[in-house]
This record gives sequence, structure tokens and C-alpha cells, in this order.
Amino acid sequence: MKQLSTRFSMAVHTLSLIEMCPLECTGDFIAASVNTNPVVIRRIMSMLKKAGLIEVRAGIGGAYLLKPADELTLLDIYRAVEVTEENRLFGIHDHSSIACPVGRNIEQVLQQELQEAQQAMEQRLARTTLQQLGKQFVL
Amino acid sequence: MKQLSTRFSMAVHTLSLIEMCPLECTGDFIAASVNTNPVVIRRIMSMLKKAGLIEVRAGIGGAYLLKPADELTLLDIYRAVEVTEENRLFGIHDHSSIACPVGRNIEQVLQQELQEAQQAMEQRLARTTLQQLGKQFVL
DNA sequence: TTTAGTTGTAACTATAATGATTACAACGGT
DNA sequence: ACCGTTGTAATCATTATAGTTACAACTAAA
Repeated sequence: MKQLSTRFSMAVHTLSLIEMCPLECTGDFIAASVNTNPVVIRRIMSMLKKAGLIEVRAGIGGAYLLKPADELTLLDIYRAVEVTEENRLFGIHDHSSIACPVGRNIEQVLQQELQEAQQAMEQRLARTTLQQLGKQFVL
Repeated sequence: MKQLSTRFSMAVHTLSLIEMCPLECTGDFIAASVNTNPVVIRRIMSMLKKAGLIEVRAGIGGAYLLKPADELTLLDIYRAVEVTEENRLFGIHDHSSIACPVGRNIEQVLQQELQEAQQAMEQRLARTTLQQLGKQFVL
């Protein structure tokens, strides 16, 4: 199976840099640290801006956090860049046969279970802040 | 972002049917209940067989569980059909700049965090058995 | 006001996973 | 031998991803 996209990790990388040097790191600078194309970073910054996590200075360059780093969790970042339909991580096949007891119930039953599994993951992400991550970056 | 593939939910559906009528439901029968092509089901049954969850009767048709339904968890099924590189759900960008404090640490730091988030999800899946699901199928 | 550097997007590409489908060989009970 | 089934290869359309080029819009500084 395919892994979740690297947008999430690139977004965390981006925000970590913005936290450390709010007004200095341009899209090109971040792209060099992430080692990707600047447009990829600009797209991610655009999503972070839409989610209300950062403010970007058009023309002049640089960005800054709209929330203190100790209130910005990995879940906030995850939700900003990894958006799924109905906010559901797991895909469930539909149009099962209603003539079959399993087919007629599987969607609802699984939906409940998988939702809880997804929440377990998200709650773990919510327990880590950008600030906590920053402390782990060895200079 | 894209949701996780529906192989997982189709596998749960398949195993639920096998539990209810072990030797009767052929690939074609299951495919009709799931409402997909029989080959899709055969591929999933092939993965479940490789994972040691079922035994399939070639030629004659039908299958049966190799573990009691109250010992077969959603995590077993998930691991049988949703296989990622290194068993990691989250993708992390690599080749970050080692000249940057963030770039040189981000991979390891995030790897640790995301591994724990993944485990939180998997532990939740491990708490539900196929038997528990079966009780929820209203006749 | 011009210039240089930056952000914001659209457009295009290559790659890969997914799910569906056809085709056919191999199997096994009747 | 026959018929229904499993096993698997091959192909296809669709879609997300990440990279890339191109260019308009913005802002400060010269």
C-alpha cells in the first residue's frame, strides 16, 4: 500500500523553520532545507495559511506563526495538509449487496470502528506540539 | 489526500462471510455481496492466505478461518492487506539539507512521533475481533 | 518609478497505487 | 471427461503525488 503523502512531514519541517527564524526564511530557503522545489513549499504554505496557522508576507517574503508554538500540535498541521473526504482516513467500499446480512451492515459497523482507530491516532498527534519538536533539534 | 484503500474493508467483509458459511461462499459469491469483480476478491483471499488467516480450497471452492473468530482482530486483517514499506503508515521526505539544524534532525524526530501515532491506531484495531463485528450484523 | 526578489497560481509532466476487467492455466469432485 | 472453482498474469482508466516551468502580482529599496 502507499504511504501517506510527505506533505505532512514537509509541513512540519516548514513550520519548524518558520518558528526558528520567522521573517527570514523565504520559500526558496525552506525549499533548500527540505530539498524540494520551491513551488511545493509555496503550495504547503498556502494550505497552512488557509488553515490559519501562519501569515505569509507577500512580496517581501517570510512568514510567522499565528499561534504560539506550544499550542500548535502535530494534529493541527496534519489536518491542515492531509485532507480526506469527510475527514475519513480509511476508505470503505460501498454499494454492498443489501440482500446479504453482512453486506447490509458492513459499512456502518466498520465506519464506527475505523473512526475510533483514526481518532486514536489523531489524539496521539494532538499530544505533541511544535515547541516540543523544536527542543529535539540538535544544533 | 487519498483515503486508505478499500482492500481492508473488503477483506473484513470477506472474512465475515467466510466465518458465517465457511465452505459455501465461493469467490464469486463473496464478490456479489461486496459488489466487485471476483478477481478482486481472489487477490484479497490470496493475501489473507499468505498471512495465514485462512485456508482456501482450490478447485472445489470455499475457505475457512485458521484462527477462531474471537482471536482474529482487525489489526491482523489490516496487516494482511495494507502493507507499506517498512510497515510505516506515514511517509517522510528524505534527503533534507544536513547543513540545517532542522533538516538534519527532522527525519529521526518525526519518525519517532509518527510511529507512536501509528501504533495508537493499530492498538485500537487490535481491540476488535471478527467475532465482535459479527454480532453487529443485524439479520 | 524602476528594479530585484518574493509570493500566488495555473499548467503540465512522470510516477505509482488502485480497482476493474479479460484471459487462461491448474485444480478437484462428480 | 466435465464443470465450477481458484490462481495469476496482463491490461486499462482513474487518481494523488511531487516536481517543474512560466508568469502575474506584490513589496521594499534604489
